Amino acid sequence: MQITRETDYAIRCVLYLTSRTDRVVMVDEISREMAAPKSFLAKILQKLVKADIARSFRGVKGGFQLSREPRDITLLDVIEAVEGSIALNACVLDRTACGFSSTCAVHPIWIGLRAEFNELLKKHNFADIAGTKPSSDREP
Amino acid sequence: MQITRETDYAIRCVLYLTSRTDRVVMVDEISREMAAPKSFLAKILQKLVKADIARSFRGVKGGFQLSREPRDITLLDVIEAVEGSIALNACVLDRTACGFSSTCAVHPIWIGLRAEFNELLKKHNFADIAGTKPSSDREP
DNA sequence: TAAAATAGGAGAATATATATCTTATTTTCA
DNA sequence: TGAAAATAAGATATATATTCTCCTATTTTA
Repeated sequence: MQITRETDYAIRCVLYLTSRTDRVVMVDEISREMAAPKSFLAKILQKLVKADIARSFRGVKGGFQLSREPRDITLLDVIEAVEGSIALNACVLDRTACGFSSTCAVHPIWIGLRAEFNELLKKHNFADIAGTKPSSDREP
Repeated sequence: MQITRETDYAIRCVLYLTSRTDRVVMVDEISREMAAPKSFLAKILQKLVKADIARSFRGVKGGFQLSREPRDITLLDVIEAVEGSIALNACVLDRTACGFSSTCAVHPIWIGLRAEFNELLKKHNFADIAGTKPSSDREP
């Protein structure tokens, strides 16, 4: 029921790139700034590239850069780039995952929840997130 | 990003008990009907008892029964009974989980999403779910 | 008091998440 | 043109969490 640490790194990574759109940034720098293991982050960045969220440049002076406007990158985009399509229950993405699904009363609920949840995630883009003031929320 | 199989069993288990509120049901029967391993299910039922979703009776003629009206048991109740408080990111439940949270622009988003998501789950109670017609949805 | 059920702890087996390492490829620039 | 600096990609190791089983204790019925 949680995003993985990989996804968390990916989000912070996109957040960092959002703050550095003026130039190309090396994995090493993101790794340092976002406290994420370099080679793991490199893998994650490859997924972001495949999802057309970032673009990469090889060789000396290489690195990464967002390939879209922060405003056009949503939380859902980044989560799906890393984890693939998301759903609360495997049967939503693959009916063969559960022999019951054709008669299961919960199945349609999962379908509906997935749609609603995806909508929630789509509402948050990285321009907005980067503009958010550091939290003054107190709980927990 | 998914509920665990344990949670899935728990939900199907409550769904089965919802259809048999007139009597006490043995683990063996639920296990058979819901295709869940018996001893695993026994553990899950203990969690449901602790959460005051089911009550148990020991000894010959023992078994389980819902301890509340199906209408008063929500999806959120069952998920939390099994998984504990849920949140998309560990930092929402435990700020020490991430050194960044006090300055992190994503943190408040997680907090908000958690609240919205919990609301979605609260909307579904087991009287409604049990009343749902078997899905005629076609995807996937 | 024997049989049938749940309670609870410990632990084994399996799967997934989290990294790391190595080699290949690309690009820059002296 | 070749050395250095960067990403790309595959293989593999390590850690953690999930899933499931087993054993013993306790409770209840007849």
